Amino acid sequence: MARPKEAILSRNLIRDQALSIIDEEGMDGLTMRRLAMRLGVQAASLYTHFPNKEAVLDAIAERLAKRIDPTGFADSWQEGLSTWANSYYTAIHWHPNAAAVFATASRARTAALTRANEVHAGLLSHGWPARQASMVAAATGFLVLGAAMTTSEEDPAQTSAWPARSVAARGGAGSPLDHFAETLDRASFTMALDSLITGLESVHAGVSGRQAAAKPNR
Amino acid sequence: MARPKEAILSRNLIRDQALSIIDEEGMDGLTMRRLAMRLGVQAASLYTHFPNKEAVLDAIAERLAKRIDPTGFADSWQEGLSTWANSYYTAIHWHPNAAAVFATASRARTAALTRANEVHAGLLSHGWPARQASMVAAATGFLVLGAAMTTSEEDPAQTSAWPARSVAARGGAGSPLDHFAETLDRASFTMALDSLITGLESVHAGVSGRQAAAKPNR
DNA sequence: ACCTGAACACCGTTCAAGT
DNA sequence: ACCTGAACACCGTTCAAGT
Repeated sequence: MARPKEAILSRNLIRDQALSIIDEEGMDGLTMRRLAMRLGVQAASLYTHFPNKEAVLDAIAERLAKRIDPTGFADSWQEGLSTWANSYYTAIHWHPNAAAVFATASRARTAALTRANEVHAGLLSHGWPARQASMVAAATGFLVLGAAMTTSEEDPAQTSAWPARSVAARGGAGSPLDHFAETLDRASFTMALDSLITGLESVHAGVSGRQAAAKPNR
Repeated sequence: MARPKEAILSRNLIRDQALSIIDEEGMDGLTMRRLAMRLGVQAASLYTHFPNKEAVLDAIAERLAKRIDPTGFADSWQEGLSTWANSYYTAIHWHPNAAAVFATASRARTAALTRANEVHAGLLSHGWPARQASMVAAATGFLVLGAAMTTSEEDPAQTSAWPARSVAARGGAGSPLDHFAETLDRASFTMALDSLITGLESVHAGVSGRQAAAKPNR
């Protein structure tokens, strides 16, 4: 029995198991051999579904990026940017050990993952010139990525247990069990994002003037 | 001749050669065996000077951190923060392939590397409360790290040649040979940092009030 | 103390072979 | 098409042995 009637592997199965390993054992814990063993299969079998290990990481990054929300630009660019950044941060931060996946990602892939195009369009619609819009999106992305990466460096034992706690179990307001570092990180990120947006309002005022006639500013 | 009269290896020699490899071939190019070969030595010899590979990366991070300047807080916290962030960014960005060293670094090590203590003290001296000072330092650090990491993902061939160009050869104003992406990244970082500081001024005004009596604010 | 040579326990990936 | 078993070319690290 070299193979059952139906395929026992699939891209999604492999990708999810790989993410579980990263959550539980960190980035170093993910090897093709262990991934295969967890799936009850030989390492070579994985190469039927993925060309190489990096492609597995690509798939994980793609999945995490699904939670990013670039659609908040209806009312104001401030709200759109805030929604985007927070969803981006949360998406990565939910799997702290996987943050390095984004760090290793190519520039092109990162751009796609962050939904940079939608964000850019959202900024344009509120009077940001094209070049400045790119810079604003990049600047916000820097902040999110740096925050998510720094936060991911905690006690490995704690970190691995982190994703196990479900959203429902924790309650929206955050449980008192969260360590101090976690709340400080979140608070620092929130403060940084709020301050960045406040500061960008000055830039926006100085740069969107020419378009004020065609499209009323606020 | 199992060994010459004097030791041919030293911690500094190993560390510098390791950084050269990272600059030229990227993080994956650094293996203990290749590092040893470049030094004309067997891999096992390296373990006389470093307990393991991670310790070599520690030494590299420590060296890069030497260029970080946390001493600009004499006149204002804005200038101090700006000096710190820019020197921090430049230190990492000069060795783009080594940026991942900081991403992998433990939280404790990162804190030490960024000279967080000096920065924290500088913020305190200008009226920031302790907790807010931590958040400001963390927020700025997020931005620097995210910017440095994102910038590091370029065409590998270009990137490897990058550190070879000396500061003097490029001129202070930046040469026209810099690719567009590079200038956009720098500009985005500068915009982000300026905006962040501008936004933080509002926070500072709202939070340093109680200390205004004891220490005149501006 | 410092370096060598050989080994151990791993890696990612390939490939002929089976179904 | 999908999976196996064995192999190839690597890793980081250890350790007895030499000087």
